Amino acid sequence: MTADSWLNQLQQGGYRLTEARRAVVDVVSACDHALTPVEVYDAARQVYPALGLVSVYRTLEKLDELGLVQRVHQEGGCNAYLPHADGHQHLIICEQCGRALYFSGDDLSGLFQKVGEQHHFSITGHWLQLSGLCAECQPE
Amino acid sequence: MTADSWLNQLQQGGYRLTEARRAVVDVVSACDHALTPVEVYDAARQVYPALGLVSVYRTLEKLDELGLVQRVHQEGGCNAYLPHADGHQHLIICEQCGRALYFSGDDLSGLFQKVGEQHHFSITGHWLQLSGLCAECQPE
DNA sequence: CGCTTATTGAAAATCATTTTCAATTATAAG
DNA sequence: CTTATAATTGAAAATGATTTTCAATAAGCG
Ligand SMILES: [Mn+2]
Ligand SMILES: [Mn+2]
Ligand SMILES: [Zn+2]
Ligand SMILES: [Zn+2]
Repeated sequence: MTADSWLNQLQQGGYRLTEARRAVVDVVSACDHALTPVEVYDAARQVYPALGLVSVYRTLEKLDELGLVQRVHQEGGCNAYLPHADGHQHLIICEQCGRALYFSGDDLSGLFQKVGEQHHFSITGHWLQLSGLCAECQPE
Repeated sequence: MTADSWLNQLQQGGYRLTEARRAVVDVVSACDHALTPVEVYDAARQVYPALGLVSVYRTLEKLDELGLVQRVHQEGGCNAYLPHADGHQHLIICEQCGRALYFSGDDLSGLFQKVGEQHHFSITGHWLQLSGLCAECQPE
C-alpha cells in the first residue's frame, strides 16, 4: 500500500510517525485529484478530528521534501498536491472533475532541443500538462 | 509601439487613460522577463513615484482581462506576468536570468490526441514550457 | 470650463501561510 | 514496563500578499 510506503519513508527520513501524519498521508497518497492544504485538512479530519491545519502544511512540506508529492499548477491555483509522478511523466487533468492521471512515453526532447537551438537556448527541462475530459465527463 | 497599442485597447475597453496605467503599461509591455506585481511597482515608480501598489494589481487585472498579459508559472512562484503570447505559442525561460521568449511551430496535437485516446481522455488543451540557459547565460 | 463618474492611493480588511510556544507524545534507553 | 529526551502537536499570534473600502482626485465629455 502506498500509504505504508510513505510512512516508512517518513520514518527513514528521520521523522516520527504520528496520528496527524498518518491522517494526511492516508488522504493524499490515495487521492486521484489534486488537493489543496485545506481540502486535505477537511478530508483528514474525518478520520482524525483533532488534526490542525498547521500540521497539514508541515506534513505536505516534508512529503514534498521526500519527493512523495508534487505541486500541481492550474488556472484556478497552484497550491494543490498530488502523489509524485513515477519517473519522467506528465499530467492529464480533467477540466470537469479534476481527475488527474500521469502518462509517459512522450519523446519530445529531440524536438525541444531543436526549438532551443533555433533560439540559442540550451534546453535543460520541460513542463508539459494536458487538459481535457475524462471518460466519465465526456458527453455520452 | 506596444505600449501605445495597449493603451488604445484599454481605452477601447472603456477604461480611462491615467498616469498610473501608463506607468504600468510602459513597464510590462516592454519587459522580456516575467515581473511580479511588486517588481512592476518598483520599476514603474521610477517614472511615476506617486503610483500605488494597488493600482498595479488593478491594472494587471485589466490587462489580463483584455488578453494583453498572461500569468507565468514557475518553480519559484506563479504570480509573475508577461506580455501575452501572440496566438498559439509556448514559453522558454532562462533559469539563470529569467529571460522569457515565445516559440511556435510545435505541432504536437497529433501526439497529444493519441496520448489522450490511450487514457480515454478527450484532450482540449495543453500547456508546455521549456527551461534552459539563454545565449548570454551559457558557459563560454 | 464645469459635470459626472471612473480612478486613485492610503488604510483597513481578508486570506493563505509561517512562526512562536507551551503541552503532548513518539521513540529509544534503562 | 518505566523514564528521559527531543520531536511534534494545535492554538494563537505574526507575517505577507492581495482585496476591499473610502474620501479625494482627475479623465473624458459636453
Ligand atoms: Mn517529457
Ligand atoms: Mn502547442
Ligand atoms: Zn472528469
Ligand atoms: Zn539567461
